[in-house]
Amino acid sequence: MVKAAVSRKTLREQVAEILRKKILNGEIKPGERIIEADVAKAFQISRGPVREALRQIEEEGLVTYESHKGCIVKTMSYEDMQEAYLIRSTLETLAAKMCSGNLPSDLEERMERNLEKMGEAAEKRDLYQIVELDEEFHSCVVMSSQSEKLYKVWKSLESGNTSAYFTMETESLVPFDVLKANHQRILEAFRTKSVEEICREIENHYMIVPKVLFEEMQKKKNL
Amino acid sequence: MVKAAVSRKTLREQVAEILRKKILNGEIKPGERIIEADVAKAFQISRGPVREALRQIEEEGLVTYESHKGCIVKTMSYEDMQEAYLIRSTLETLAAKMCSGNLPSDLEERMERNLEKMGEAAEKRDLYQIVELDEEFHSCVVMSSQSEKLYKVWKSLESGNTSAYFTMETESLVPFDVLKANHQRILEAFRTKSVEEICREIENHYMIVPKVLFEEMQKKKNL
DNA sequence: AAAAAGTCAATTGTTAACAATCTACTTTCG
DNA sequence: CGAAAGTAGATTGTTAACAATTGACTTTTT
Repeated sequence: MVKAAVSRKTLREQVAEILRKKILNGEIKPGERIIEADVAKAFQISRGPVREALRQIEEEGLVTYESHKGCIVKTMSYEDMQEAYLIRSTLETLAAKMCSGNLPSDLEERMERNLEKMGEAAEKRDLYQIVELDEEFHSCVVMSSQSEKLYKVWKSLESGNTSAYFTMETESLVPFDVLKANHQRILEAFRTKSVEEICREIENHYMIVPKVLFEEMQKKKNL
Repeated sequence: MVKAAVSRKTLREQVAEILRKKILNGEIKPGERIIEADVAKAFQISRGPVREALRQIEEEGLVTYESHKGCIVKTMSYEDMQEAYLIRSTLETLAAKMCSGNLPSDLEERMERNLEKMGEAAEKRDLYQIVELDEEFHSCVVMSSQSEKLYKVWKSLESGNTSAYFTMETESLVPFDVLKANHQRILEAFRTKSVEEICREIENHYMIVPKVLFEEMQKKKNL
């Protein structure tokens, strides 16, 4: 059979990538079931690669398999999010310490551009983009450490459905302005302040975001 | 075909478990190649489950796949180990903070017994057991947080071949007495001291171990 | 009518064959 | 003799069929 000349990646990788995106994106909702055969049919491939892809994103923490029962997208509670944020906060402050507050210039530029894009996305109310930009910004913070390991660990937590929680469980809009202002303060701290100051900003950020989000949830409930 | 009546677990799980053990154990050495067909033949099963198992322990960080090339056991440098230890140290101190230094009594008992066993294993010079006990002790520290997420993150790093490094790369004996004495200090801190004191003990531990290990390596080289 | 047992469809778990790709070796050509 | 090109074997990537397990539905039994 003739294969598309473009695909350098293996089917497993492609499927994993797409499914991951769909879950983080919210197209496939938490609690929803994913059936191997259906996915295989949709992509016009066999079940093998689909199975492997699902198994991979299971390890990443996005879905769970129960033996002989199948595969469902993980749900995440408010408490789960707080827990994840506490760990992320710790890892990101560790990154700041590891680089002694010296942000590589390429990362600084990326963060700068990121903030601009965040402004644009906020105007358009493009929720998906916001989530992506948020992830990019924080990944820059982590990568300041230059540690592959730290990045991998951090990332494994990120996939733990934090973004999906934003977009799905609450369906409430992320308070863009708070987000952007916080990020700005973090970048500024990296530029001009001490390591301790940077850490304080990061910790502060991860205290405020869930709090604001909680308020949003309450507001929504009282409608 | 008639299957062994014992196995409640899926083949993938069984194979993953065995291979993981063999790698951490040192039976399969870092840098060594693992060929799906060989493993399948050895277990008298087809390549499918073997493949899935390998893919899983790849995600865990024990091996790497290169597309169409195959699967090799990850190697770890001294610097890698230091990096891993720094992160582990941070995560374990976070655990101590999360439980405010209040160690659940079942964990305290496990740690107590762990120390006893460590003494026995040290006498027998049972390297493999030492590695296992070391892992158990630290997992108790992490679990004091009662956080599934934290445990999972920590564990993902643990599998990153730290133990294998102990047993394989250096092939030098872990300084048992230092290890046990350190663990004892940590447990003691949990029992009687403040959170800050516990954190200090943990951090201290993760400073000393690589240092001592480095000295062992030097000694070995100069033989 | 309620509980137990049995059937059936759906879905995951496993297998074995086939296709694509890589590595190393051999051959060819300058 | 050395470099480029081709070839063969080994190994991973993919497929499609088959087996085992589960859960819901139906039937039987009391």
